[in-house]
Amino acid sequence: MDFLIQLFDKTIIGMIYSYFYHNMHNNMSEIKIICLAGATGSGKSALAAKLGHELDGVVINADSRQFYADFPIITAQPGPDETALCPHLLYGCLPATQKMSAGQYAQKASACIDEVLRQGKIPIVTGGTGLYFRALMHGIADIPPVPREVRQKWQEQCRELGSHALYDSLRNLDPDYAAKIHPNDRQRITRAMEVAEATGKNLTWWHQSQSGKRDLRYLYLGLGATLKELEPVLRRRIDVMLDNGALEEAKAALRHCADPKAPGWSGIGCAELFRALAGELTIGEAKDLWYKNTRAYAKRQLTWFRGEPDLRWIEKDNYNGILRMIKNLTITQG
RNA sequence: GCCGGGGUAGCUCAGUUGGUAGAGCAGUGGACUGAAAAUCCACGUGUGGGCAGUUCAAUCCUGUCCCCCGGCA
Repeated sequence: MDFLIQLFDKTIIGMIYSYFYHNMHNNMSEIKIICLAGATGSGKSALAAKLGHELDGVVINADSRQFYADFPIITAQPGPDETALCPHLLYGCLPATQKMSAGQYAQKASACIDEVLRQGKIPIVTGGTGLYFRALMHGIADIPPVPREVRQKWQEQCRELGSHALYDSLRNLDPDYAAKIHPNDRQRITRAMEVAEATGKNLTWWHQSQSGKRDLRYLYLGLGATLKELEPVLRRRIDVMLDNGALEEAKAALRHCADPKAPGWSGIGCAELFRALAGELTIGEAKDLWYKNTRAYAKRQLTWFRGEPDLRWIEKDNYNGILRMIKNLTITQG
C-alpha cells in the first residue's frame, strides 16, 4: 500500500515537474514577441508605445478597425505621441472599401514580426481583436479565398430562404460544424456554405487540416480593466474624439466611400456618425448609440480574453512590474 | 378651470370579451477558425400611479384622488 502511494506521489511530482519544465522551455524563456490585448479604452496603445520605446521594440497592430486609413480618430489609432516613441506597423493602411480578414491578418502580421526580429527588435503586437491574436499565435486553416460570386450567392440565398433553410442544408454537408453553431447565425452559416461550394471540402475538414501554425514564442498579456472602470473612460472618449474632429473625419471619409455597408464603415462610431450625417440621427442620439455599442463591444472583448488560457492579466498601474517581467522573459538578440 | 389622450420591466411601448402580463432596447452571463468594433445564444415577479367599489376573480369595469402630454380658457 505504502509502495503504491509512493509510486503515485512520484508520478504526480513527475507530472508537475514536466509541466513546469515544458512551460519554462516553451513559453517562458526565449520569449521573442509580446502580445498586448485588452478591451477598448483600457490603455493598450499608450502602454505599447511606452514599452516599445523602453525595449527597442516595434508596435504591430492587432485591431481590425485600426487598419482603416479614413478613421484614425474614430478607431483610436495611435497618435503622434505614440508614434514618436517607436515605430508602428499596420495602422491606417486600408481603404474603407477593402476588407480585412483573420487569415490575411495572420499573414501580414507574421511578415511584420519576421522583419522586426530580423532587425533585432521586439515585436509588440497590440490590439483588441481576439480572433486576430488567435489566428496569429495558433494558426488558422489555410482556406483559399472564396470567389465573390459564390459569397454573394449564399448571402442572397440566406436572405431569401432564411437562415434556417440554409442551416438544414449545412446539416447534410457538415453535420459536425452545424452542431457547433445556431440556426440563426447567418454569418457562420453562409460562410460554411460558401467554403463548401468554393473548395469542395467542408469547414470541419479545413479546420482539422489546419496549417500555418508557427512556433512563436510569445508572451500574451491582457491589460486588466473592468467594465465599471471602462465606462467613464469610454463615455469621455467619445467627446474627446468629437473635439478632435471625428465628425469632420467621417465627412471626409464619405467623399472616398459613401456606402454605409463598406467594410470600413462598420466600425463603432463610424456607423453612428454616418447616420447622423445622413440626417437619420441627431448628434446626441448618435453619441448615445455610439457609447452603448462601444460598451457592449468592450464587454464582448472581456468575455473573449477571459477565456484565453495562456493570457496573463496585468495591471496598468504596475508599469515597472510589467517591464521587469518582460525583461526577465525576453532574450533580445532575436 | 374645462375637454381629450395617457400613467404597465431601467427606457420605448404592446396586450388581456375581466382568470394577476410580453416585445424591442438596455443589463448579466456565454459562444466565437477568414465580415470579429462582426455574428449569434441563454436569462423576464413588475406594489400594472394611489385608494375605494362591483365581481368567485380586477391591470382591464365604476368612482375618486394624484401625476404627465395636447387643446380650449
